[in-house]
Order: sequence, then C-alpha cells, then structure tokens
Amino acid sequence: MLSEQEINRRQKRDELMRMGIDPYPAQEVSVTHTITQLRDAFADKTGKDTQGGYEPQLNFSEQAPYDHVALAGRLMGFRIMGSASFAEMQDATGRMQLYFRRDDIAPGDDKTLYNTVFKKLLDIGDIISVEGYVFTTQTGELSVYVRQFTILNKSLRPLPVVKEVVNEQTGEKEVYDAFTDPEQRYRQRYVDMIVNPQVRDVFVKRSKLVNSIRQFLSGRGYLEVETPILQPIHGGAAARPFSTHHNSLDMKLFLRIANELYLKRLIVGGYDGVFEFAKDFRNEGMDRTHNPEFTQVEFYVAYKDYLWMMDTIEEMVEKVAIDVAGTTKVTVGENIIDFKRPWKRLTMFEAIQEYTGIDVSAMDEAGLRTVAEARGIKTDASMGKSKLIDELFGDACEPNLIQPTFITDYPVEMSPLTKKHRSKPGLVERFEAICNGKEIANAYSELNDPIDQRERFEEQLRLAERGDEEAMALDDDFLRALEYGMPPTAGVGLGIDRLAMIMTNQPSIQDVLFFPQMRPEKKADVSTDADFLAAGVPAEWLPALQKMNILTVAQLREASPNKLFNDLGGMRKKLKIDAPMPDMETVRHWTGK
RNA sequence: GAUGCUUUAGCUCAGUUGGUUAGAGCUUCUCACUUUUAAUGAGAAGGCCCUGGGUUCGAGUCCCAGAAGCAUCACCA
Repeated sequence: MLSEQEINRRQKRDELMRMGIDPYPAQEVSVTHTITQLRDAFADKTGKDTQGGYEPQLNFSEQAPYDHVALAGRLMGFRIMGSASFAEMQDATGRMQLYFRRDDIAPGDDKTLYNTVFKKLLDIGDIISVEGYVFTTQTGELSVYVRQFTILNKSLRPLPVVKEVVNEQTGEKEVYDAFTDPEQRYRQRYVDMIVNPQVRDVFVKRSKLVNSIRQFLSGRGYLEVETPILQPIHGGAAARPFSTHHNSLDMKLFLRIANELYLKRLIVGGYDGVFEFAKDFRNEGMDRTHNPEFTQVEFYVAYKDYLWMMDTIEEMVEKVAIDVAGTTKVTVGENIIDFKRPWKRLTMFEAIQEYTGIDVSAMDEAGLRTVAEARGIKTDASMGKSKLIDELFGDACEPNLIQPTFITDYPVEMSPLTKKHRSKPGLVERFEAICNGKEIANAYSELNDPIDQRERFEEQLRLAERGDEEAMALDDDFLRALEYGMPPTAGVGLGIDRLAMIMTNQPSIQDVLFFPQMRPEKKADVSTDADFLAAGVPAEWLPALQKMNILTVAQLREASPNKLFNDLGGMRKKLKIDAPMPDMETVRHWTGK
C-alpha cells in the first residue's frame, strides 16, 4: 500500500512522460566537474570575511572554463521564491547550491519548464544534471547559475530530510531531524549513505586501509592468494562453523572459519610468503564487535618467527595509520591511540602482574582459581590452568590495554597450532596485538613438527568428545603436508573490521560493514489485488477494504458479512466511491459464506 | 541465551494522576514571493499510538505475553 507521497511521485512520473520528458533517459551524462573540484577551485575566493561583511560577488558567466560547467547529482533541497529558486545538489563528492531563474530556464512565453517541470514535478531525491556558470550570491555562497537542466531519474520514495545549519554563535554544524535509527540505517544502507554522507567516508577509509596493507605486503614480495571458502574440514581456529551441502558430490561442506591451514600448505609448497584477505564465517553470537561474516588478512612467511612478525605488524599498522588518518595518532572515542613504533610488549604473566599485582606464573590450578574468584570471575570444574589464566587476563588486562600492546607467550593448551616456546615450558610462541581493549591481531611461530601437531589435534578431539563445540577437527591432509616438511614459519591473522573500527572511530562493527547481518525484515502479509478480484470483489471496492484494514483474503473470509456491509456503506461515502452499493447477498459471497 | 531501556505521522520527537476529536517542527499538497540558505508568510492533508491478550464505564498511558531495535553481560575475532 503506497503512502500519499509515493502516489504523488508516481503521478509526477506519469505527468513527465505525458509531457514527452523521459524521466529515465539512456544517454551518457556529460559532467565537467565534481562538486568538490569546483569548491576547491574557488576555495580562496568565497565565503564571509571576518568583519561580517561579504566578499565581492563573483560572476563567471563569460569567463572560461567556469562559464560552462556541467554537474550531475541528487537534489537534496529546494528554496523556492516565486520566479527564482535555489536548490541543493549532492554528488559523490559534496553539495553545491544551484540557482534557477524562470526567465533563464524558460526564455520564451512558455514558462512550463520552470513553473511545472522544475517547481511541481521535481522532488527531493531526484537525480538531475545541470549546465550553467559559476557565481557567488550576495551572501557569498558559491553556486551554479543554471541555464539548462535534465532529469536523469525520478525518485519514487521520499527521502528522510536531514537539515544542517551552521550555528552563528559557535560556528559548529547543527543537524536537524537526523536519520539515526540503527535498524533502518543498516537495513537500508543506501538511504543512510544518501542522507548521512559522512558514512561514505568511513568506507573510503576502510578501502584505503585494505590497500595500504596490500601495498605493504606486495611491496615486500609476498604473494596474494585465494584459498577455498567451502572446506570439507573447518580448521585453523576455535569456532563453530556454518555448514552446507554440495549436491553433486553429496557431501557436507563448511564455510571457512579461517584459511590458516591452506596458507601453510602453500608454504610447504615452496612460497616464501603468502597472504589472503579472507572473508571468514563463524556461527556464533553477534554484537558490537562480532558479525557472522568478517574479514581478516592472514599472512605467513617462511624462515621467520613470531618476534620478527611482531616487528612487521608494528611497522605495517603504523603505516596503515599514516595512510588512513595521515598521522600515527588516531582518536577513538575518548582516547587518542598512538600507533608509533615501538609498541609496548608484555608477556601474559607480566600483564596480569601489572594489572592485578599478583605473580601467577608459578601458581597451580588451585591458586589460580582462588585469584580468579577473588576478582569475581565465575569458575567451574572444567576450567583448567590455561583457561583460568585466559579468564584472568580477559578480566584484568584486556579492557585496560588502550594503546597498542603486544601480549606474548600464551599457555600451550589454548594454541594447538603454535610452536612450543623455545625456553619457557608450558608456553607457546604466540602474541596478540591488543588495541582499544580488543584483540586486533593474533600471531605465532607456526608449529611445523608433524608428530607434535598430530598430538595436539588428538587433544582437541578429546575436547570435542567432552562437548566442546569449538574444538578443532583433525585435518589429515594438512598433517600429510606437514610430514613433507614446512620451513619454520611466522603467521598472523589481523582483523580488518576491528582495525577499521579503530581507524575510523566507529563504535560498532556494523558501522564498518556496508550490509551487516540482520534478522529478516518482518513483512506484513498482504494479498494482491488479483487475489481479491478472484474472491469476487470488484476493483472499485478494493480501496475501501484497504482502508478497513482488510489486507488479506483470509481476513476477508473471517469478516462478519453484516459488519462488512455496514462499513462499506460508510466507506462509500468517505472515499467517494461512485459504484453502486453491492447488496447483502453479494457481500456475503465475498466472505465465502 | 540473560537483564535493562526503547517502539506514537514520510523524518525527528512531545503526549500530565487513565478522561472530549492524539500534538509540534520538518517533509508533502495549495497560494504569495527575483540572491535564499533549517528561506519566509497564509492555508490543507497526513496516525492498525509495534502485535496479541487483560484490567476499566473509558487505555497511546496500567498489567501479562510476543516481536523488533539499542545497551550491558556470557561465547567469540
């Protein structure tokens, strides 16, 4: 059912067509400038001066190249005053004021082009192109004086209208009636981007971030690769997978939770360094920092260890910050995060000692449990030593690690793919990069002893038997590859979404994904006109049923014929329906009774 | 999954101890207006008050259940 405004716009579309104006023309549109190009060209020539007066007016009606400029974009506002009007155009780069004058748009006696087409048939949201010259108004606003305009697209849905004004006292921009409902913003991201153009900047930065990493890694000679997303065995991380089915092979397949095991196979195969920007899928909870599909870049380099990788990540992320933000200092919420090298490095035990004052490195399980419970952490019998350490770290340390910090040397039980520490028993050569209280990267010296690896997998199988749904599956082919021999290798996974959140100062992962996963939209069940016609209701009575909130044939069947008959009489008057009143028998027939 | 908050016009929001026909601004429509800028002035239209039960003479308002969104927590990156 269409709203009044939608009906209105459809009528305008029809009216344009009747006038011989195609509201959806096919031709290529010639554009001489983007709006930002024009603004930049005049940046030092416009605007109010500090005394409160105005700059002298500019007029480029006879001065190339600004005597003939062509712009294209979406109309975002009108200020109409009789035979002259201002309109606001938005293109991919910014906004520009347009000036329309009746006698210039329609120079002859026929003023239809201005009075009807421009003033009556255009709406906010329509896309047009204009041709004219650059000038400034008395108030100093850079504008385009339109000689001619062309409709490129008649928009049929009203856009939420966001108004922005500069407060003269403070000089700050104030926004009115902002389109803010997160559900609508994420479900209809296109609307979000039209009316909140700053949203587009976030994704431009995200793209810069990805390019920056790609340049960094490619520039060092590492190979960008692609590996399977559909995997017969999901491996490389502890997470619950999505599963699917391949019909011709008649086999179960999983969407990957990580690409680690495939990239290591490529190192076995002889590449010195490989990386992949990978969409991974995890069938787990969703919140501000988790989306079921997310992106990470994983890369693996032969003949290196985790210490080398720490230096590399530090250098890479510092470069990313400079490329994206222009500086190593990035504002995130209330904090300023500085990615300048070197970052702080703490072992996990040192971090716990720093934030709790307790040295847990030599404690047994009972001692750890006491410390954890003293901090209000819920523990149970299934939690071993490493799990307790992890909980303690997550509770006491992680939220406090705002500046980028490397946490190193994790308990072996938590890291089934990681090489045992060269000198510290019970630990592995692993680090996580923590920033703004969240993990952004996870790396290790890769385990390349196939016998050790098999034992670690078998340990995971025992966890799975005990009901751990996130335990890793044993991957025989991966073990076979390791048995041929993998050089010592450093590997890392770095969360692109998490890093993008930090670099663009967005509080939620949904703000750095164009289309975050949402519950399906609830659609009201509505029968078609044809369904009602089939039920015997004549077309002229359909609006009356709609108005009475009978939207499905099923509802019609349940309606009481007497009440329906009475209401139809009222609706006939209210909606000014010309058709003769159906008799009681006919109405009874509609309801199937 | 748990707890709390929210849901009223196309958009942003009011709505009193439960009491006539549910309001405002913007948008839309009509009219006036040749450099405005949240243009202005006059007039009009636009509501399944999230859904379903219940209490009551009477529910947008109170109670119960459900849905969706948000926040916090748990799991996870």
